[in-house]
Amino acid sequence: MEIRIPVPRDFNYKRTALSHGWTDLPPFEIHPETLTITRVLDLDDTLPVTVVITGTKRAVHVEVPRKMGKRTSDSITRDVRHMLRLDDDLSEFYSAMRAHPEFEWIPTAGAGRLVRSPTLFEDLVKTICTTNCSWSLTKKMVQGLVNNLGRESADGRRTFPTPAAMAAMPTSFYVDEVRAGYRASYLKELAERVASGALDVEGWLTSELPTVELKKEMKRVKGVGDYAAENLLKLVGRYDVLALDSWVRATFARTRNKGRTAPDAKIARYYSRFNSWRGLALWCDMTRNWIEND
DNA sequence: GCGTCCAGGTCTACC
DNA sequence: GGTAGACCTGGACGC
Repeated sequence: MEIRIPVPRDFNYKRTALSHGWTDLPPFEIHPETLTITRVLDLDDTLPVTVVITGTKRAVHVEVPRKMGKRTSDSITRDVRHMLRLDDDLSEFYSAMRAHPEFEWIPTAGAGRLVRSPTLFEDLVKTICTTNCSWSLTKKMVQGLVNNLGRESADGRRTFPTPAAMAAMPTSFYVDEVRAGYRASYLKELAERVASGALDVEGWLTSELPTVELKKEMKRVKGVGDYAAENLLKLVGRYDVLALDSWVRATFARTRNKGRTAPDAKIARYYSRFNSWRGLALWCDMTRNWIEND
């Protein structure tokens, strides 16, 4: 069966699907040419389901392999809306970008929706797995988690593991199977805290704390430093942070600083004119060339 | 084949 | 509050 989800007028499926590396990490898969996103979704009280997502200017289409009841169908719709940021109101952001000729392309292209996972727990684990390593190692670690601990859907693909599934494994599993190295104890501790209810990471999505305070709370998780916390803040819809990492610094140097390394303060100054939207303006600016002719 | 460097950083000890 | 050094892994690179 197919679920059709209407999208905002400024939505760009291609820009969203390729907004950052997340769709390249399991249990997401993205087809390099058609940009079809395949994703395994965990359903509470039934077998996980593999959905295939495509998009146009008017709607997102979700192909589901079997007939679903209304409750399940609603759950899938909710997850897809969440992942593709369909409920994000970017009108203020686009208005701010139109005031700067070099950034006008952003509202024109409909850029700025950063793909996220169905749960912030998944985003948090994946973010820890991106730190201090190559992208290929990040993929290897995430693949290890999904292959070993994910629930299987009918087509053999697997979900991202739940906190409980991860908490049940010993630290040695994260060292030997996931190849997480020094991150192993961080992942184990995080899963235990979330599974026990001691830490409510999903609550960060709707937290009313000021960004500075929320960032402090995020950094209480072992393995989460400035970059990781600020990356997560973007995924909960807060863009008054930059999330500078080595790739952003190198890209800024190449595209905005004549090839010379720029101090973080200079990068911050450059985007400060965008105030509460500076993090999103930076990310769109750095990734503009990921897509041509959109 | 081997050693070194470093990648989508963070933690701890120390000042 | 700021900083140096350690930390897992694995691919790229130079020799």
